[in-house]
Amino acid sequence: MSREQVAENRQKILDAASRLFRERGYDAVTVADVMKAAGLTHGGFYGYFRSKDELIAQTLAHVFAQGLGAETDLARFADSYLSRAHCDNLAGGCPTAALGAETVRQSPDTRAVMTEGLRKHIERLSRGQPGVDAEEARKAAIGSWAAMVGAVILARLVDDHQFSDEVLEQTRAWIGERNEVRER
Amino acid sequence: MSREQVAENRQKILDAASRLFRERGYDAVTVADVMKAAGLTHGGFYGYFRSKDELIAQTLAHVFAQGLGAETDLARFADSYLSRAHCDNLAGGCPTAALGAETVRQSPDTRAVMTEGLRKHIERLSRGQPGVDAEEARKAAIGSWAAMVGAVILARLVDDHQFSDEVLEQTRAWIGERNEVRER
DNA sequence: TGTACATCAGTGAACGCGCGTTCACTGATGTAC
DNA sequence: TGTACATCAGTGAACGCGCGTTCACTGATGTAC
Repeated sequence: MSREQVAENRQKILDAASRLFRERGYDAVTVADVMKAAGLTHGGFYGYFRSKDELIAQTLAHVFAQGLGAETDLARFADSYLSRAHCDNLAGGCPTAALGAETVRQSPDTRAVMTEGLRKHIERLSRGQPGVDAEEARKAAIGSWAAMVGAVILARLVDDHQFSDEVLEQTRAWIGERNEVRER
Repeated sequence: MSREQVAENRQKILDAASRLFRERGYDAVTVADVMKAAGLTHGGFYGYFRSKDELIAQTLAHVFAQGLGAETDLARFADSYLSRAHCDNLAGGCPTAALGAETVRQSPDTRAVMTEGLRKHIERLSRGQPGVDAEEARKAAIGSWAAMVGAVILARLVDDHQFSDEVLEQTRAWIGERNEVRER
């Protein structure tokens, strides 16, 4: 059991946790579920983390560190974010859409990680708008991002596929037109 | 113990549940918590509901039946929705912002109630835009609503008050300007 | 009007179960001689 | 090169606890005579 294998197992635990938490929420996932998905037994968990709370915070940090893909252009990012593929991919999709609402009730550490993730993301989206002044770009980044997160949450909870598609498509169109206005 | 008192206790249970679920989420609230908040003991619960799942579905229906206030004008609704007061009022605020993301993982009945609530709400917001044609109004209703829900979720999870205010204010401005464009 | 009984909303002890966490142990590896 | 020992990641039984749910019981009310 080398040092590298330990580090590798740690990554396996974080990968498994990041998928399970996004898919089922923090409360519905047990420590044993995570360890089993990582190919280990539950007893070993506390050799890696002090508590389930710590796992939650570190898992979020792990997901944010990986990033949501390399797309930086706001318009193109919105198109892929508001796709059916992303909407259907709860476990592998955006952690904010999957877990943001539950994060209000989590530990200060967890909220701090999410806040930092959001801050970085807004900054990146602000830069992803060629030829727009900084103040306007930040407003558009925040407004567009709020609409994206909200739309994916709504499209996911809806039990009618057609209505779900409409929410995604209309929001995509609405954001696109909103941000095009400046360019005319 | 008259028939009216039973109906009254039922309302008390639903009122208590609606606040607790919004505040803590579905999983973290126990049947005993709800009954205690309603002034009863946990054993009596199953005289009112078949299961916790049924309580969840009926509580959501109860909240949607009460409505989110009488405001029908989209612009004014957005202003009050994106206020600090609403953001700070988790337990008494919008059920979609508080519970929407968790609802994907709930029973078919619960999702159906939320879907119906969303449908009605979109229709109401579509009508709340004087002098805009129907297709355009629906698009603005969906896009604006997605942005509102997303913004309140983001503003709530952020642990920095200033950043939280910025999210609310910028989203308010962004939605307002977006929808004003048509009127020029 | 007064008494006996049926009804049934609400009580609280108890159930099986699964959770987060602990801990004595195992067994493969690295080190010392 | 071979043997004895220390290390420590991982195991799985066990812990206390609180959950959703059940159930025998209570006691206030409405009805029958």
